[in-house]
Amino acid sequence: MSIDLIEIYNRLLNRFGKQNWWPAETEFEIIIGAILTQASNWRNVERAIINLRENDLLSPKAILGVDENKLKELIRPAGYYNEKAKKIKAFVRFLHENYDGNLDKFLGLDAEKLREELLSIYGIGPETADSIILYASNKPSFVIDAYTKRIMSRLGLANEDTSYHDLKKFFELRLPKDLEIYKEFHALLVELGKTHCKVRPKCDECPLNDICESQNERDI
DNA sequence: GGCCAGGACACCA
DNA sequence: TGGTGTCATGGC
Repeated sequence: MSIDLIEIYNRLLNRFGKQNWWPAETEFEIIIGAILTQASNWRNVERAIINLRENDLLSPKAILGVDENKLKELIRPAGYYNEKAKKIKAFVRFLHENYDGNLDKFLGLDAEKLREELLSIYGIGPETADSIILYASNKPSFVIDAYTKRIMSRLGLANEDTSYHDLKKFFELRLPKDLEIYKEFHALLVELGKTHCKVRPKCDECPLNDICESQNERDI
C-alpha cells in the first residue's frame, strides 16, 4: 500500500497552520508538561504549570527540594495528581542521581540512549519519552498518541491493536527525518483529533474526509 | 450529568 | 503480550 503521509501533512498544515509546539518556556517545563498531560486535558495542565511557576518550582532543583504533598496540591488541576507528583519526583531524582541534576547533559545524550534512559524512569512510557526527545531534546523521534492511533485507524492505515512501536515506525519510514516536520506533524494530528477526529467524529469539514474510510459515525 | 481528555503502571492469566 | 482496573480534575 502506498500512502503519502506528506500529502496528509500538507493538508493539515494548510488547514490548521503551524502549531509551533511545544508551548513552554524551558526544556524542563516541557518535561513537566509531558508528564502532567498524560490522559488529561491540556487546559487543566496549564493551570497546574501556572501554579508551579508562581511558586518558582519550574526547575529540577526546586522540584527536588519541594515537599511532595505541596507538589500534589499545586498540580491538582491536572488530575491524577497523586500519581503525577510521584512521577515528577521520580524524574528529578533520577536526574540528580545520574546526571548531577544537569538537564543539558541529560538531554544532550544521543536519541537512542536518551530514550532508553527515559523509559527506565517511573512514569515515563513511550509517548512521554518521545515527546521529551522531540520537543525538549530536539531530536527527531516520532510521537504516537491516542489521537494519532484513532486517525490512522479511521484512515484504514492501522488497527486499534497496532502497537506503539509499529505505528511509530510507520511514520518514521515514510517521512524525511526532519525535526520540524516531526514536531509539526504530531501537533497537527492532535489538532485534527481535537477538532474533527473525535470519539464522536465530526467528519464534515475534515481535511481528510475524502481519503478516510470511516466517513461518518464509524465506531472504533 | 455524562463523556472525554496530548498515558502509564500494577496485576492477572 | 494482552486484557483490565486504577488513577482524578475540569471543560463541554
